[in-house]
Amino acid sequence: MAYNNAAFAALADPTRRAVFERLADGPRAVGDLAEGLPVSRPAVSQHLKVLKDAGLVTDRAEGARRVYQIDPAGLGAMRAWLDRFWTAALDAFAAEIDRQNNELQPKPEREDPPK
Amino acid sequence: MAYNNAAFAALADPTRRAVFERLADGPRAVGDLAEGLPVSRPAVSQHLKVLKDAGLVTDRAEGARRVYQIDPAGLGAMRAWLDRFWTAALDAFAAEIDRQNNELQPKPEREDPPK
DNA sequence: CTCATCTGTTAGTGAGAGCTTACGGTAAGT
DNA sequence: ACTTACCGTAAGCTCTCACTAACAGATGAG
Repeated sequence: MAYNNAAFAALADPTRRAVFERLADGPRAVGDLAEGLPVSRPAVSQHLKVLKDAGLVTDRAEGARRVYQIDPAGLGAMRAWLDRFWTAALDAFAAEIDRQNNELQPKPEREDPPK
Repeated sequence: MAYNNAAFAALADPTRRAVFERLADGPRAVGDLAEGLPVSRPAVSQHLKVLKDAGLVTDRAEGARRVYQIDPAGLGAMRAWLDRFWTAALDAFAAEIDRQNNELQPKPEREDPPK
């Protein structure tokens, strides 16, 4: 349950979001990712470590280079959490609308007379 | 596009996540939320401000108290972004699998590597 | 009007995150 | 074996963020 924290924290940083979005097009190496980003290559490497610890990407050695790739499992877990939360929030929202409607309808109850 | 940044950054903090999850059950006041959380009431108030600026919650004055409530729109926008990103990542993932198969088995047209 | 309750805001502090530079290690090419 | 290319990690610095304490505003009850 708490592993979502790492995923959200990982995607919170704009630079890390940029790295992650670049990986959406396909697997890429570290230097390739750093090229075009306003940060140095070691910074990208650190960001990739965070993304990897969060379960959002996987890395594989391809010769001297190291290719990173999005892990659909981690992204799927995040999506599942958001979906579950989404339905709960919608239910609570609908219930609140009903509650307000019942409250606005003047019943034989004396608690909150409208000004 | 960049407003997602605020949403992700807002949900990155564990305390803010706790506040947000408590609001999933229904609208609540500030003091009610602070009760049971390991932080002071002003801290909760600040977190609610961040969540409000991120478009994740809405506030309404109810007498002297201030009731906060989850904004389905903000949560929906976040979900939409994640869904769009989800499909793109899946497509790239499948394409990568195909590419690897073709690379490992260049000569035969069979896409059935028994390995 | 006065007092109590509830809340938002500000100032200040301490911890943590992100960046760069420098270094060490591994793989391919000459 | 030497050189080049690519990458991860450690040290150091800066700066943002989350928290508490104290203050200011608004509402309801008496």
